[in-house]
Amino acid sequence: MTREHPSNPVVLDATARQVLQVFSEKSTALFAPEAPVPDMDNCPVRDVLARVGDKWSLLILVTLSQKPHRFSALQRQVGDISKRMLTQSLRMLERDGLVSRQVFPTKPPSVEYALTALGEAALVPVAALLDWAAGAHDDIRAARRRYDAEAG
Amino acid sequence: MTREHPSNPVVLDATARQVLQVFSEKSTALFAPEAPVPDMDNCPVRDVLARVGDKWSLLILVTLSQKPHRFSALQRQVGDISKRMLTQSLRMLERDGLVSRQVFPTKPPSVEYALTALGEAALVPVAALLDWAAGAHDDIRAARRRYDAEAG
DNA sequence: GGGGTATGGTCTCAAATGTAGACCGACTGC
DNA sequence: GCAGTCGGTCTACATTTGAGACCATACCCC
Repeated sequence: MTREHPSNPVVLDATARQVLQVFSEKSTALFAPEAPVPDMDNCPVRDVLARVGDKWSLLILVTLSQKPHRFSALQRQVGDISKRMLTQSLRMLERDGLVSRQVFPTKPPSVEYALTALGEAALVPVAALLDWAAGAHDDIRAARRRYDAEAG
Repeated sequence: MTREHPSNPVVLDATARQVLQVFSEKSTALFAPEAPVPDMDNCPVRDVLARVGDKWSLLILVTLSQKPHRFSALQRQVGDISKRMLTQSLRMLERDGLVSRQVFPTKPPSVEYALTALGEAALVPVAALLDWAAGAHDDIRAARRRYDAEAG
């Protein structure tokens, strides 16, 4: 049974491979897979995933990267987020120190949300990710068509 | 009530700011916020978020970055994922061409999952993100303590 | 033949999570 | 007074997730 994987045609350049290599070594530690009681609650990977892995958080962060927004402007901009989730996501982002919340005691009180320094810093790797996403989008859609074609 | 935003003490270096700047310009287009019918289904940002934003997908990708895994090995490694979600996530990753699935007709059939070239490429920005996460983890936890302290 | 192991899943049901939208109090403009 | 804005909260309903039973196959041991 000669088994060959689709055998990576090596798309990555040397730098990329090195990044991955270093990362792979680190990730072993980050996951702590052999710890008797894997410290799930304190694992940075899990932790950031809980934030980034939230459908809305990233979208909010990206929106705020353009300029500070008020609550309802934010909702309009993101588009299909419900007030409930927007409130909830903003609270978590604020709690994590990625977003700041400032209330102006105007007649109908207005609230402005903005990125903190930490939030801006977070956007750097996020930007890289989305940048890759934009580039890989065609490949992904092609893969989907292929997959769907041979197994509808 | 003089409240001031935590007024970004400028943590980002010039390069980072530039990346963000370029990204911010792009993101406007990516979101297509003013399109009459924002093309949600075709938006690369949304699209990648649907995958990356899946709690398990990233964890699986990272695990596979170490070496190919079989189904049950993958489950053991990730830890607290149910078979159901593991199956589901793997199917999507396979469909998107990030992961390959190979069946060996052994006595109890075994199935091996591995990263494709596209999957490896995806890990480069992901690695950067998790790398940042590891570094920022302390700041985030500090922010949380602060937040929880002043509003329990 | 029984009992145990292991394989990669699928299926079902309950619990958790997300969504839509009504509602709120304070205020503005008409 | 009537309607609208603002930043939410609350409730009822829909979708998603998780835990675990179950399956067919085949090995091992006795």
